[in-house]
Amino acid sequence: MDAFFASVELLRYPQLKGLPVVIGGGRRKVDELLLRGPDGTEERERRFIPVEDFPLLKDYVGRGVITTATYPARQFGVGSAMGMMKAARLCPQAIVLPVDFDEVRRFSRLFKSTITDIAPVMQDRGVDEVYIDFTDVPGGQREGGRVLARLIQKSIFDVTGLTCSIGVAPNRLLAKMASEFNKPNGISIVYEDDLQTKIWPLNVRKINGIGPKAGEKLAGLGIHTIGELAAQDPQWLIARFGKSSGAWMHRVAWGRDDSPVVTESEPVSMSRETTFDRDLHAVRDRAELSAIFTDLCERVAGDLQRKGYVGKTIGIKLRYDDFKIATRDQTLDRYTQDAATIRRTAGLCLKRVPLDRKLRLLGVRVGTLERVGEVPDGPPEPRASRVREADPHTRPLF
DNA sequence: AAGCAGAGGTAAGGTCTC
DNA sequence: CCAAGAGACCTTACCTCT
Repeated sequence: MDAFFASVELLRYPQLKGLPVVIGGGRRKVDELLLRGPDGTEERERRFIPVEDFPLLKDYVGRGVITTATYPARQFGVGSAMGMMKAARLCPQAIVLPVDFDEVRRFSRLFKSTITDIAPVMQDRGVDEVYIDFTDVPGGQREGGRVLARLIQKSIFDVTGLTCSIGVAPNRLLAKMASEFNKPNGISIVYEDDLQTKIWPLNVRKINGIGPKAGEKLAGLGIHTIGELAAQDPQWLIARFGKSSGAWMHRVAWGRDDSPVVTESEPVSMSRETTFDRDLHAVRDRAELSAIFTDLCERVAGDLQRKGYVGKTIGIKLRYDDFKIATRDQTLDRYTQDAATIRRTAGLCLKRVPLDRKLRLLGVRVGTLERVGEVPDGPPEPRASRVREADPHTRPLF
């Protein structure tokens, strides 16, 4: 029996269809707006802030990127992860809405619970995307999975009012690519035999895992389509991309993927980071940086406590004004979720990083996590760390 | 005593994803 | 001049222990 996998991607904010809108800037709450139904017929509409009352991209000031954009806005070349200022040049008349994370999470949970009610073997892939294993779902094999996909799609729409695209294929890799074929509200089935006709003509960048860097490198080698990638000698790829990546590339180009749908996983790290309104200097803006730094530590600690985790590797991340990134971390002898401990350790990390350039971002991370209550004891005799102890006479920088 | 192999941990940087 | 935030995973290097 074939295994079928589906990759589902939610289209958010369909209610804004028709208007060029970008989501991304600002912090203002707009729950009511995001809740408006497709027809705007519900009574709570009276409380809605009309979309038209929000600022236009041309009037937007400040940093940040677009989280997502409606299709009318995308017509102008605006898209996810694009800088707001650049987007403003492309589509100044677009309306800017802030992200409402609470509301996004609410819909995300609704979306996922609807799916697991029908097909319990589901893997999280972020707020708006999942993999589903159709194999053991009754009716999951009918018409190559199309029947079940249709049921899931309809249920999601009934419950959330949101559309989604679904791809069904013999494995996760192909299912993910299939889901791109019929956006934003379609179903596409890809069979084993469709590899050459439907997959090989696509650009290598369509492969989940080949990003800008690998795409550029492949292009430089004259490889643009997945078919061209499939035609390469695996050893030739391994020589250029490493043992793991090279072999992987050849495998996926042939549509081969045996990765399972993973229904449960433990977090590996938790972090908080923030980009400042303006670049800050370690010395000149010491007080401001210190406050931000402490706040980040407290927020990570809060996340750990709320979710019931402790961690033992404390790290920092800096992005300089030239966009270069530096990270430092230090592993403690004992697990912690305490803000002060995190703050102290992160402060030590900070001393090991160059601070001559201005900074645009600061981040704090806690890794090597364990669930509270399942924490191994610390070593009876703490081993000597490679990291030099801080000079007690040196005042902390932040 | 010195050297080596392998496992596992730590650290830093990088890539990719949504 | 412009380029978020959070997280996973990979590579490389180095260290320690056996």
